[in-house]
Amino acid sequence: MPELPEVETVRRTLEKLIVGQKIMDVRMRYPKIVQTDVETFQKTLKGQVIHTIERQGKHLILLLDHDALIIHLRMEGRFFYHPSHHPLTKHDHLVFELSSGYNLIYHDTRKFGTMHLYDLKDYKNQPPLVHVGPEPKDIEVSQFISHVQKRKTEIKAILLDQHAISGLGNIYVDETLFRARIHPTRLGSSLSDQEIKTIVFQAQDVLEEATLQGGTTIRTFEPMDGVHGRFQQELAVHTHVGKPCPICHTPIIKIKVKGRGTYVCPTCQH
DNA sequence: GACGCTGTTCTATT
DNA sequence: GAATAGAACAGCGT
Repeated sequence: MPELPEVETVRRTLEKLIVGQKIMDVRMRYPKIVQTDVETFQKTLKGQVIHTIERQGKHLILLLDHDALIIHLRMEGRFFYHPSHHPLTKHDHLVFELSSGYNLIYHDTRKFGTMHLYDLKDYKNQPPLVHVGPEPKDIEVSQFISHVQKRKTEIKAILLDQHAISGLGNIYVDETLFRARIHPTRLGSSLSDQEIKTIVFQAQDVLEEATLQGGTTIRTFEPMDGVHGRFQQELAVHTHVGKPCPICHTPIIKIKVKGRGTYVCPTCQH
């Protein structure tokens, strides 16, 4: 659910709240979120100051004195920022006690989120970041064209794969392909240079617009406590089954592509 | 109560 | 290697 625009919204919110603060302690109620040795994680974080918050694709990166904390929210991960006496709830899994007296709480209903901790010197060369490709705005288009044309799998699957292009998830792939008028089941090898260029351009556009709107709030996701995305008002096809296509008014249909719910206009997309 | 579906990524298998 | 299926997990609707 959190794709690039949602993660960027979280990044901006966190930046205002926690940059400059020291991590006094870390409490782990569900340690499996942490992919690094649990004791090392706790010891290493304690006492470090949070200097900068970056983002790469859908990953958040907290840059500390000596280390980088890489966070992936997966589907339902989110942060709360509460005074230390605020009671914890069922799915509050990690608590970062900060120097302001507030706690940064990692909350994740489905426990799919991950955190990795690496030395500042080499976090970019380690999983999970080592395999994350450039975002649509930074992509080398000619390289991307040859990558796509080599692959005999659906374009939707290629766009969801974070290796060659990063930041897109189920929502924004559907919106990108609708704007590009390309059917999600088209094989990479069947697409022309121009069609792939259009896809990249539309992806840049849709991500930029969505980021400006604070992301998309559907199902249970909200970027942070009390912060709601507004982009769901702009969705053309995603979740719009049965509603008229904004271009031709044909009802939007829902199909399955590689097991993923996929929304298309059967008239506009070829 | 059982089952399918939800979205993202990693791992194992072909 | 490329493509695919399955697993990690909780909750909601049927």
